[in-house]
Amino acid sequence: MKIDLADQIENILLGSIDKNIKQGNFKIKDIPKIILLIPKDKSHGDLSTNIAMQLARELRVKPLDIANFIVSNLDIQGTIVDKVKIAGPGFINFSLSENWLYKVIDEIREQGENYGKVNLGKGKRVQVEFVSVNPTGPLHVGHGKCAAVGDALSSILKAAGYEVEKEYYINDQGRQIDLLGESVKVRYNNLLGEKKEFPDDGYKGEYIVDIAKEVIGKFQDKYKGRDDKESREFFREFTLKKILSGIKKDLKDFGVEFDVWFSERSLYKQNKLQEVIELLKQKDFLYEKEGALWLKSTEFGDEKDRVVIRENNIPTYLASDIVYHQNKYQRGFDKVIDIWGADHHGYIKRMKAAAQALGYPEGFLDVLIVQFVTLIKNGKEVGMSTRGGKFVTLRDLIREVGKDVARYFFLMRSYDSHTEFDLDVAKSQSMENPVYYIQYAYARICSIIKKAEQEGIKLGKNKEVNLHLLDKEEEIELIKKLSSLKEVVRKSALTWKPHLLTTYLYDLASSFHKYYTVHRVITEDIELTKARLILIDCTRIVLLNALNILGISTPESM
RNA sequence: GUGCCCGUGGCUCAAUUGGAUAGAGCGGCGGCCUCCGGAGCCGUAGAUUGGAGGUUCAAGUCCUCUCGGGCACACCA
Repeated sequence: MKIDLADQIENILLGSIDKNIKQGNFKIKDIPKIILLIPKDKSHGDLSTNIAMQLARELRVKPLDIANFIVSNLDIQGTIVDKVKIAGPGFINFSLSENWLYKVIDEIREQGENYGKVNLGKGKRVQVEFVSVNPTGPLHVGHGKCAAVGDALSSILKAAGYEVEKEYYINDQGRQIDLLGESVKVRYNNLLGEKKEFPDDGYKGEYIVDIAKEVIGKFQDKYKGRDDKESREFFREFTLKKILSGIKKDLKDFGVEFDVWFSERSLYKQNKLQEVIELLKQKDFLYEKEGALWLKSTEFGDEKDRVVIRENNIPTYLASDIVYHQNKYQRGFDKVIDIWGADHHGYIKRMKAAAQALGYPEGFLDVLIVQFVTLIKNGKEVGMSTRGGKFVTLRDLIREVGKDVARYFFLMRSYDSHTEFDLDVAKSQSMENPVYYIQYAYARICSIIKKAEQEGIKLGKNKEVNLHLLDKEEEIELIKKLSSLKEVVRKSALTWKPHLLTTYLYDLASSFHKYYTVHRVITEDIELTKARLILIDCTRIVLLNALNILGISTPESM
């Protein structure tokens, strides 16, 4: 049976409303979209709708009366619906016959690793661009959060039927990059005993000295005392390459792989800037003032117009970004999502203004802002910006708590809340740590299945066992939870909220642990044992699929 | 000063985009291991959702004001 439960109930409801219209009970033109939700309270049934309240306004009839009309014309013969009740101010609650639960089990075992996928995206192409840190230093913890969110969101969208491309934009040119090379060059010379003044706004980090040392190791004093074009270029390129490869490695070790590493330089090589400027000029969104070229971003809600080409003829960062987004647009994505750190939020308006000026469809570009992370150690905040702070870099964090924990902790709260990352909890291999709690459930299942096999009971096929033996309260509870994975994926893809999955996982693990404590899987009763093995195998599959989406590993023993 | 984000038990966070009695974890208190992994489970106490108005059948959620916290306000990237 492929028909979705929700669809089926929606049809039943529509049928009833139709009848009521024909009977003259409801005088309406359009039927509002029927919203079905899973009630928090079990006594309110399995699914619930507020359609009676929705109709109340237009009909000017009490919601309860409307609900009565609807229910009296409801035809539930031969459907999955077992009982219908009206409750509260006019909710219509549906209780389902238990057969659907066993169908869920069939579905999970049939679909295996594909269970949980939904076809929301219908193959639409989405690009997610995230991290995109200037290659001027190593990634820190905040970037890690962006990376985790971007990567998880991408996987969620994939699971929801979108075609997703993950991209990292490399700002590999401009003043900052020149400055970066200059910083290394000065350190290099200093190390070799040359007196050179360090630039005021240069990069002061220890890693700059390390890179300078590396240059000495490879090239000795070849560039000592030099300040010609060739040496400047050398230091710039050497440093850029070095830092970029470090970033790539950090991300890889964090489990994040990009489909495209997009270089800002490549845009200029193709002279794309001129093209876009021309286009904007034609549309009359550019003007000259005080020797600079300005974008009329105020026409699209920005607070002020923005400079695109500076007085000195050098394009601004915004110019690059406009060209870059034009490039994204030309690549044919249906949708582009940029994930930025909170410190860039002031940039959204001008970027969106530019998108509008270029005439992109409404909603083509969306920017998602990830709030900062506060690290907590021994109950105190760890300074992030100060150099004394201990776990500043992403690499250090991964080393300290591991990839899985780091990812989960970044994802377990809504990305737009300024969350705390408690290192002590993250490090603890105990019940306090939600990651272990979840992985433990998975490992426990694997262990039970293994144990059963050792005792000669193999995990069978659904057909060979009587699933109706799974009738305990905790079993029903568990199956219902398994059934909601698809809804969770759908919802998190719709709202772009990866944390729905982390909370779901915790919840599911909890249901399993509870079940495990109350009932034994392996018993003298072979039939029952087989049924329960199938149930826990389904739980295993759902845990696996959800953890895979989040990029968290699933150890079979811990 | 202006704009954006956030204020939910002692602490960290949820709440199916406006739904029914606001839920979890940690911490507190009290229980559960002859048994498949106790890295587990159960019970209990704790909330005027920062505050004040408003919108409606219904507000933690939407609107206005207000108070606290964060961030951003460049011809920097």
